[in-house]
Amino acid sequence: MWHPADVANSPSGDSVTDRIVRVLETFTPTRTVQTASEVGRRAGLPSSTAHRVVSDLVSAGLLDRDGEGRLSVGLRLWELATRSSHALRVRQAAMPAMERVQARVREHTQLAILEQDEALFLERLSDPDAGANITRIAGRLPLHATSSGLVLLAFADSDVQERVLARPLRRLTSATPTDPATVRRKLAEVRSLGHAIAPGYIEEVSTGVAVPVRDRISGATAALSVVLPREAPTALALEELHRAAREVEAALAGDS
Amino acid sequence: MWHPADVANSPSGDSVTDRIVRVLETFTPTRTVQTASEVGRRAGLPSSTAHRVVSDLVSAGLLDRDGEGRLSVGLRLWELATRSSHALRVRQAAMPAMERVQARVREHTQLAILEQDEALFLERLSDPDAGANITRIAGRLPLHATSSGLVLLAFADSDVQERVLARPLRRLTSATPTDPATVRRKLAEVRSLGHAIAPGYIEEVSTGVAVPVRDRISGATAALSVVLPREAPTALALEELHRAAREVEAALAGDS
DNA sequence: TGACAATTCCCGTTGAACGGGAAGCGGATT
DNA sequence: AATCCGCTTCCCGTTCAACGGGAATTGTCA
Repeated sequence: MWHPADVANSPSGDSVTDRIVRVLETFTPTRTVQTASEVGRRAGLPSSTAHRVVSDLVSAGLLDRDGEGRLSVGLRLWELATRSSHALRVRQAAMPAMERVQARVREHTQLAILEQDEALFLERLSDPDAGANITRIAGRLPLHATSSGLVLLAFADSDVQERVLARPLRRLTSATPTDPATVRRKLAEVRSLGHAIAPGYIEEVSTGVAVPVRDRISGATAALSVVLPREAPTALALEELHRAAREVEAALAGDS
Repeated sequence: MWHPADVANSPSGDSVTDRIVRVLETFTPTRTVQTASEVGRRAGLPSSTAHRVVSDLVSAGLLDRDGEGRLSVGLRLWELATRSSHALRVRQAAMPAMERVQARVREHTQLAILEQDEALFLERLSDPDAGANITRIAGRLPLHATSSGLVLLAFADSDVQERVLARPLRRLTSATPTDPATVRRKLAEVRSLGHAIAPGYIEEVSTGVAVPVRDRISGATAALSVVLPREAPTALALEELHRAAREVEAALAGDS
């Protein structure tokens, strides 16, 4: 039998594999291109080692090197990950429903899942005329500060809830709830209403509304959300989201 | 002692990095979940080695192990790749335009780039009511047999064109052009018209239409395409695609 | 119960990875 | 043109992590 509890958390373990991940992690959304020396410096590797490792990764296709010798994460990596990752089936199943929501509520429509006690955003459709939005695809946000996160947390296992509430709750705006008791009340409300509304929790000027995509058990496999201007009415978005969630549930039940 | 006869297939170039890629490659869209032994067999690794490597990859987050010990490609890999890959900026820039096309032409709207002499599809929006379509996100198709591919090839460097045309051209349907001369004529036509139409090249029942997203130089950074039923009129789709392509070009020129 | 496959553990061997150092290569500054 | 500086490549002796055979363990199916 497999116990998920014993996920070995080795703090200083460095194998070749770990180093590869560390190198890949030096590439961030804002810094997608750099030199091998830069990578080495950031990953804490001696120069000659960094160059060797980087050149290995390039020849394996995990990094790309452009004409000027600049590095970026390789497309092959994206291919491998996108072809096969389990969670992306959810994304596939949700896309048509998200497009419909986005066509009716021309703001930001998002799909998130619970990943390591954070909300991980799998997809986002944005109207060009809608306001800015810090959510990024493949980006993460804290559970207590987003409508998606609240939905995911409300229907998550109680040990996840306890773990999240035990940690300090980061304040992103003046409206972000940072008191565990407040969040607990909010979660109960989400469970009874079936959706979450987060006015100004991440950005003062916007309100997030989210609904769960439920599975057969008690949990939520994902959260669908819309980000609106702070004072906009939420009724239409909620209606569309609920319908979309049911569509996604049906689509997920459809395939094995 | 070492008996080479025992080892069925031992690829020569093997560093740790190469092996990791080989292991990841054993996961395909149709086979996203398997056991460590299965992976080892497919990657040509001894059982004990396979188990160790797999367990390393799991603890690094590149593979995920579910409750039953089944393996799949890890979400962390997707995160790393999606946050940073250079080519995905194109996808980001193209999404709003693709959504608009999809809203008007309710079929399949796709985005592809030229990657290692094949068309690599970065994104696909599909209407639930539209027919099936073999194109998959992160999937590849031959350049000569798809409208996207023809567009990409028509505006590619001539050495790419020669390389592709020198190889045998795979026949996917009875309509697929497999004669280099025919394809050459087709490419010239694409260049003069500014778009490609591929009736029944990949599937008998459908027609692909594609336009290039041009860059400052002579090439095409990407191709936008729509897949329609074989006999459907293509005028609307082409009009929308051309408009969308101009939008994407503007968006790409907008950011650095 | 026995056969088979997946997995885990052990352990001696070895060669691949390591990283210091030096040298080559531009580009910028003086 | 001389010098500095940072990125990169090559060389090479050292070492330890990866390797993989083998045996033991567990789970599964017939």
